[in-house]
Amino acid sequence: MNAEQSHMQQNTEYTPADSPCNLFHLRRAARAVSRQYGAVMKSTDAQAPQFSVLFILSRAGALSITELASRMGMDRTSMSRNLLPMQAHGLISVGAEGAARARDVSITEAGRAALADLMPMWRQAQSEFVEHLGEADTALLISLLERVATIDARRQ
Amino acid sequence: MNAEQSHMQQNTEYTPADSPCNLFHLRRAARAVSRQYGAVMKSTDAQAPQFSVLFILSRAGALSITELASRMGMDRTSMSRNLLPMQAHGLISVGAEGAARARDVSITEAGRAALADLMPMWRQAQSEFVEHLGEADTALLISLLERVATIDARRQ
DNA sequence: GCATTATGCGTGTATATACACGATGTGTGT
DNA sequence: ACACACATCGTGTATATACACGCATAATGC
Repeated sequence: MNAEQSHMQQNTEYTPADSPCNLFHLRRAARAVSRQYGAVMKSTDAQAPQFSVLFILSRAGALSITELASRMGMDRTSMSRNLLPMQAHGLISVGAEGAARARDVSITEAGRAALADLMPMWRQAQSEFVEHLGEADTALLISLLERVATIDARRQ
Repeated sequence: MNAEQSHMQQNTEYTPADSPCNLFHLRRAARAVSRQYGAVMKSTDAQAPQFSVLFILSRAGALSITELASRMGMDRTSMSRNLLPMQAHGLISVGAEGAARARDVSITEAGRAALADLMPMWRQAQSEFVEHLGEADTALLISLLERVATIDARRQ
């Protein structure tokens, strides 16, 4: 089950990191694309989840923290923590506990403005991605990732 | 470019999060699979990157921090930080600066033992993943992710 | 009415990730 | 020898992510 580990390797001429681990490939790709989007959308403080939160809230209106976390396939407590800097920056408002101890999260005017500023950069990042992978393969990848995301349907 | 946001939504009966953002899908899937692998491999403290580091070091021998980060498609400073808990737990040893200020990272005996303990759990997690997505689609996904990871080839 | 269950949240703790900036060591050209 | 480029690393700061645990409120059963 091996054959080439014995005598030497030295040539650091691009190791394609042939890891057999599916998680490794997922996380590595997520890191790479996070850097790519971050480089394009670097005007604001944060990038990845904050954009999605603003985007979702701008369309859905007020949501509870749990519902927001569920829509993003994220642990509830992670979402809670992610909302803190956004709240500090005035992008969202987290109401006091309302019915059933639920705290409604909603986008502020500043949040809408920030989202409007981010949109062109986001489109640029999206374009770069599609140029890199191709339209058909991008669609294929997304459909696979949607199925992958349901592997954790039990939790959350 | 919209049609269904006006009057109400209420039914929280599983929103498939039809985000148009490629990064969103990548990160969401990575989160879900991270949780899945983490649930299976929860015996040790950390999961995702530590396993990969141990796996790579066990096959490649000693590597510099920069080389290790490059093989994992990760920022060098992130790798530095990730190595700290592993070093504290005795899984790896980070030698003092050698030639050209490079610090050699190598796996310890305890690290090899931890890796050996992790392997069966990792195989279990891999099996669950392949069962969920299917063998053909798993291979297809991985090949796509390998191409995606090169979007950031300039940096690192 | 009261115990039980279900739902929604926060905190403590730990790891993961990256950028900006600076420090140090190594070689190379003149 | 010296200046300058280059490679390697660490730190400060900020965000992202999850699990274990506990608390409070709402709904339900008797």
